[in-house]
Amino acid sequence: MVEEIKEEVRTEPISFVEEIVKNDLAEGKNGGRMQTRFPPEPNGYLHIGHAKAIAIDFGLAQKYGGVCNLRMDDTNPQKEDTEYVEAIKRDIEWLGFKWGDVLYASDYFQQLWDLAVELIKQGKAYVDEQTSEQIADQKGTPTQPGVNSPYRDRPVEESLRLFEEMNSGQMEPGRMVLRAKIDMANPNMHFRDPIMYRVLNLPHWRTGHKWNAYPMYDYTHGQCDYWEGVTHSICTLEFVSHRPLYDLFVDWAKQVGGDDQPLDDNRPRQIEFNKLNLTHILLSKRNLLVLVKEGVVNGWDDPRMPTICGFRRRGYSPEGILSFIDKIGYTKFDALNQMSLFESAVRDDLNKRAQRVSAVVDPVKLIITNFPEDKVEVYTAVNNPENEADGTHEIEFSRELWIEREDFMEDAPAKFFRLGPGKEVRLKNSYIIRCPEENCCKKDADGNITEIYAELIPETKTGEANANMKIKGKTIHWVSCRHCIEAEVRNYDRLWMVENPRDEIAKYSDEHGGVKGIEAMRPFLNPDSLEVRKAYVEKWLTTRKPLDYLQFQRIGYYNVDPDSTPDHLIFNRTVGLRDNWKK
RNA sequence: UGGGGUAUCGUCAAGUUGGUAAGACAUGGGAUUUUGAUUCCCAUAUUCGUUGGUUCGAGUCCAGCUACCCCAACCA
Repeated sequence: MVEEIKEEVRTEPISFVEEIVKNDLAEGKNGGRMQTRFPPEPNGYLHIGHAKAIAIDFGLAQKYGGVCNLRMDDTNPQKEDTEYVEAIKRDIEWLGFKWGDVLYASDYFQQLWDLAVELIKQGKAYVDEQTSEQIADQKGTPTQPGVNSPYRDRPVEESLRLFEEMNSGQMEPGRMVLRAKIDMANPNMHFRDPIMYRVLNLPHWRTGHKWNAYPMYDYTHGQCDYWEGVTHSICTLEFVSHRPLYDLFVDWAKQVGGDDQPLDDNRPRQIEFNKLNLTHILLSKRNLLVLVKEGVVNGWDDPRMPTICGFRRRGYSPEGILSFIDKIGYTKFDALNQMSLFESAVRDDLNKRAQRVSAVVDPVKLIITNFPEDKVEVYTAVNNPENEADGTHEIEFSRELWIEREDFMEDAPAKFFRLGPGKEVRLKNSYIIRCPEENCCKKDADGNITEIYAELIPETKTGEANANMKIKGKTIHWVSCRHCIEAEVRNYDRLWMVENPRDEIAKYSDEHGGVKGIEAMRPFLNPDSLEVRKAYVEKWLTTRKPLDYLQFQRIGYYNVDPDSTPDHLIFNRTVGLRDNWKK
């Protein structure tokens, strides 16, 4: 009987965003060109949410032969600083992406200004002198139409003069704004005469004192995309309602530029996807700042922070992070992804690249009673069974060893396959050993075990006569007391005890008279998110470099902290190993 | 008393001319294992927010309803 072999060619599903790009290309839009941009505002550090945007902005450009530029969205000098630009670049590079050019929204300030002047001349924009409060009042509400500003129909010449004045440096901030004349009754709030320019009177870190009036995001983004040749302007869902305005401003820019056919071609197309959400983490920049300022964490790159630099220091690999992002996909569904999926993606990648070592995190002494006191044996340990090319290193064995306290139990449950009276285990890379039935350990006055005794069974090492001896016990790890070194181990746990800290904090704030900041956060913070402990590790670890990926066998994935030195080793727990031995 | 967006397993997510519910994580069971890791098997939605309708046949079409998210910053 020959089974009919059905060769099902299942193509990898692609996201709706990619679908759009693919179709546009197939239809020959934009002359068959494809271009994206990643547009961070340089006012803080990138976080895992940005990584999702980076992955699609750069990823799609790469896949479809386009270019992705890095464009700093620097239209608000109040909040931005050059120090963030370098950090942003470093993070993108670390994730493994390359940009075409580094561009700045501020590069377009003159063009934006000229366009605004032209729009005023065409009666499409006017200078409003109302206060911020007045403008807010007459804007209406989502259910009530707004009313026109008394300045809406002022003479063009007047607006032109005032617009110049706004930029003179002589006008106090907030005094006037330039508004687009659209429709104060439009159900889309963004169409109710949006503000195009405001007076800030602040020097800009790139343009210095040249400008005093600065363009708003909505008046900037689309035109920059258009002038730059961006074909697909990918962003997150909260910008959906901005899209009609984005399109309108691009139309106007096209017309003023002489292309008065607002065609569905040769123009950027905004596409919105769902932003990343993960259980037990918080991504709002404002709240992250509170954590740093209040000293809840030790800076932006604290391994508990969801920033890219925090993740890097934590030991998550770029490949693991990107694999996770690929798994959750890009949709329009407001998803809350489970941390377990992220951890599984990270473990999967780390399993391939982490160097296996022995580290005893909660040590208790084990004495091999039938091994001579002055004798030392040296074994070869495989660095990574998943990748032979990673080679081997040497480890020393002697009479006194450190093993994990939890690997010994006097009164153990039936399924405990480790050390105890009369029990046998394999010492990783070494002998099978056996504890005596009687007097297998020594205790102090409080009943704490201070020493465990066992004897090795001869000829049980790899390749020796009894190597294949069947025992009930598992294999445990160890380090030689005389040869190991002390290290600092930082075990990180989730910062937040609740699945959705953002919602919980908001709820708590509402229920407690609107308390803000750290007070609203504290009830949900995990007091044990960092456990620092002393551990005994094998000597080979002094040869490892900062950020190297490690696996403490049977414990978890760790990496070398940037502050680690051979004299003072510091390891961060990235994520524990999966543990199916639940109590 | 507005506009826009979204609803498929515990969590994500495929499902593109309507043809009889992919996959991943999680979970449970088993095999292999000098990491109770890895790897490998097996199980896991008579059902697609809800109610009706069209149809021989609907997650896919139509109508109503419900829930959640975004928009009233001179932030991006």
